[in-house]
Amino acid sequence: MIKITFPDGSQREFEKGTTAYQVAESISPRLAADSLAASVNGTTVDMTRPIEEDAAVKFYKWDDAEGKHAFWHTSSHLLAEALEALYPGIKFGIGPAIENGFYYDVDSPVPITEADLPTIEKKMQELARNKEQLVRTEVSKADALKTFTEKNDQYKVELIRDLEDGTISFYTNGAFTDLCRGPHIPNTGLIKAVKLTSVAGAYWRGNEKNKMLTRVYGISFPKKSMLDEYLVLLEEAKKRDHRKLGKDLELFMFSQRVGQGLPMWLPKGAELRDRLERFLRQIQKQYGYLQVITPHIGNKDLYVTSGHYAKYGKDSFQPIHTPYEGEEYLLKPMNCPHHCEIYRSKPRSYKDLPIRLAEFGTVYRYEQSGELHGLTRVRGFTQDDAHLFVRPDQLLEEFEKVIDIVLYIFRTLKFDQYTAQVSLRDPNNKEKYIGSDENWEKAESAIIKAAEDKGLKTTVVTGEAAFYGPKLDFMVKDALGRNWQLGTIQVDYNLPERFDLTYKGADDKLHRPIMIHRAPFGSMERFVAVLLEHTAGKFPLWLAPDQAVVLPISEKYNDYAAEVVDYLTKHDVRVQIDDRNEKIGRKIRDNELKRIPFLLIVGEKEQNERTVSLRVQGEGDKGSMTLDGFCNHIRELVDAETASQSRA
RNA sequence: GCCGAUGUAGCUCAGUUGGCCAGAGCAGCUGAUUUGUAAUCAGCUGGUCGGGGGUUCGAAUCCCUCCAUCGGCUCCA
Repeated sequence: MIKITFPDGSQREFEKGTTAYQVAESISPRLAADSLAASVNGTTVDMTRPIEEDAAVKFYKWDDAEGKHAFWHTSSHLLAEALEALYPGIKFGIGPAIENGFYYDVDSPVPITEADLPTIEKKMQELARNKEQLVRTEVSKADALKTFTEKNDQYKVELIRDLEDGTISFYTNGAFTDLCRGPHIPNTGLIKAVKLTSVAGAYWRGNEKNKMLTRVYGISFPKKSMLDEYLVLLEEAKKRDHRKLGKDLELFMFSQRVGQGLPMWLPKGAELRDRLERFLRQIQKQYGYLQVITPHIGNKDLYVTSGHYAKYGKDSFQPIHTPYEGEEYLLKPMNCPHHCEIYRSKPRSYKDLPIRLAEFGTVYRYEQSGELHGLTRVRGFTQDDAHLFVRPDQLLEEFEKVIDIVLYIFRTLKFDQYTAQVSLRDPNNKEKYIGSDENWEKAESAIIKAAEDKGLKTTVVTGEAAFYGPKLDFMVKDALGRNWQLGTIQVDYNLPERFDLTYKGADDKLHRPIMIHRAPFGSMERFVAVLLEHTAGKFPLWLAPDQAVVLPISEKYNDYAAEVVDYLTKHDVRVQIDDRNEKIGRKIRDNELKRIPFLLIVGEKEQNERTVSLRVQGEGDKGSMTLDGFCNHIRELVDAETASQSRA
């Protein structure tokens, strides 16, 4: 007999070799049916694996990440089975579960295109209906190699060569056998809905020197209705795509003639961006930041000094062809070296520190053409950058203050769900990083403590630090539950060293300041993109390029409408007029679609009473209001939206 | 950069197998209408069919090449 311990601490005895499925069944058939995988002593295994010793057991269902993972992993095997049936001679790379579904990399004798996906889907559904068991067999390395050499599947052979003998297992579903560690769900019949979403090229083992395989992406669910919900979500995401909204709302554009990856901000977008910049500038002023402005180009020597040139190579910089007497100039890919020079411009005392230099600095980076994407990956963008030069004893406090600014921004813009990632160096690989152990330890503990003090939900990842120092990155969840990486705060010991930055201490000796790089938005472009997708273009009132539009019922009331516009403009309301010769229904429709928060309808009644009839975007008619009443209303709403400013 | 797909009017899209001056809706312009809470009616304007080259009596349609966009891969200071 073996003793099984459950998550609630209770224990029961079972016969040795009992499977997790049987254990679940003994509790309730429902639990057994819903469980997709199990945790046995901390290892995730198949429900059908016999348990051979005393164990702590936990069951994973669809709602657990591990459950989904097993489900999608099995789905990828089902996909492979279907592909092998449809494309004889096809060779398989890897087929894992991913965050949202699964994929399989294949080397197919005939090309697979999007048009083939429905056929493959159908085949998968057909196979799933057979409720094929996922059968695990453990094999020796020699046998494994033999199997796949005979099958002529060179990718699997390559994978097996790297594996240790005694750890190798196969899984078989139907006619398909795959090299796989597992775990899997008990049978393919649980997969009730499958959708293959796309095909794409992917290098074998992620190395661009290798052959490019075809990657088939898909997602699957235990219920048909869940797939439908997912498809609705995809539709919604498509509607919120910032590239589409940016065009529809006339916020920004690209021009082939200007160049790819070089966004241009249209009047309404520029206004929005300007409002965001003013908002940040204001809070930074409260926190003692000093605004600076530096040029868009820099002498090559600047980047040689900073070390960026050596590290990233000349191909990563965008040169400009100005032969200023043989000197070489480069478009700036970051603002830090310029700011270091500003720091150096005069001797600094320990009493001067911290010095916080801020700039909305436009930088240019050579991004590969295939990598460009809307406003989120571009070749020219503006960072909401700042560099803090601090004494070691100020590091923690300054770091915490930067976190305050980031959280203040999230609060004001209603990013209610966010997490932070602490990136530390890999302690086994210290030579990859520069700076003394002492400094690293100080900086890492400062970041961890600051995050703790601020009550952040953090994950700690070792080995992800920049070579010059540890960092803290913020991820926000948008209204559709998608994660976006925004702000970043980084500690840097490298640049102060390279630029020989110093300050005179109380001891009359020269000391080295520490630098903090930070950009709460990340970049204006990326932030606006995320904000667009988060809000679906319905910006908060304080940010909306147009807050209201006046709609005269007919041309007879255009004069009164113009008066209203005049009055509201004088009272700081951003308001437009729609005096087209159209019926009121048409004007309402068009302006609703432009996502203008307030529609002010004026006709005979309003003109006589000196009022407006208020209609709220997405909500409908709210009745009439005096002009002052509306001004107060809008002011109250804006105050409420920005109330967190006073709390910051 | 690599694999695959796409590129027709300001926008969204038709135009299957090469064949009469390349179409529609919306937008724009002109006129009529003077409108009360999500599309009034009529007329008109607008296109080197992404660029270049080729095949052909004839190319938006077939071929080559370049560019851009989209989905991925790789990369991301």
